[in-house]
Amino acid sequence: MSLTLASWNINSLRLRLGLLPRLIEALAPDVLALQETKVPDALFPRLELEAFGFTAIAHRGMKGYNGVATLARRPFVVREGFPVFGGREDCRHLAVELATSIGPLLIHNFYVPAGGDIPDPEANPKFAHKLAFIEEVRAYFAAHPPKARTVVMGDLNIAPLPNDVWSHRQLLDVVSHTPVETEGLEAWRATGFVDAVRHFVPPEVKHFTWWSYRNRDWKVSDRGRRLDHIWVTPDLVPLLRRQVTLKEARDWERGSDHVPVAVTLDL
DNA sequence: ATGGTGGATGTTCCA
Repeated sequence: MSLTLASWNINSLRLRLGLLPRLIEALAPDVLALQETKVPDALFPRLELEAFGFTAIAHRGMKGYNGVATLARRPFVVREGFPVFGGREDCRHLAVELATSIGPLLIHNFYVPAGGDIPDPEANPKFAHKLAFIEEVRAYFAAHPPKARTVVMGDLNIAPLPNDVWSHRQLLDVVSHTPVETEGLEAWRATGFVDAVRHFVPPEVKHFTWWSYRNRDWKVSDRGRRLDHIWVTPDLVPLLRRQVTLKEARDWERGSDHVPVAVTLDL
């Protein structure tokens, strides 16, 4: 028996509903965490997602921006009571608890603020908000260390390792790869998580999940970054069977600029 | 140094 967890920044759920069957065919996710759904809760396309086989659905959305949704083929309960990270309820976090053969699995779905263009919190409030968000999440997990059977996944909007970007040197002062961000993300992860994708892909190997729309030919220039992550608590590491980063999705017609990432656990 | 594209929105903001 296995459990596949997938994460995708879908960049508008309603616009890309028609791509989900391709994701499902390729990855067969038992749990799918979506970010940038860009749909208010009242307009959430629940029936369409149920038709794709997701019987458990939770979402936190707003008009035009942000938004997260977690879908599963088996029942879960939404876990409430977490802080509003970043001091603003702009629909960037959702936690659910899924019953599995090894016990309840707590699954966090995060959409970390992108942070704007200027990597200076004094000059750029969006960057300051991103840093504050990361620090608040780190402090929360430091004060409430993740117990066993916990997963963090989502668009964390930071590429932590040198080979998580196309050019470490050239991106050191580009938002998503500045030292203050990569150190902040590492401090969050170090509260009790293992990078499940890098468990399979050695750090010497370049590995990306996002390629900007602003390139004529994303595949030729290959100026990617690894912004999307799946982390697990150490007790789950022996159960990790594989990871799939669905690079082909970047070529889907009218696709997202992010591609889905998945890991499979042997349960 | 600059601008490049895409989505939601509404005559611009965000990524």
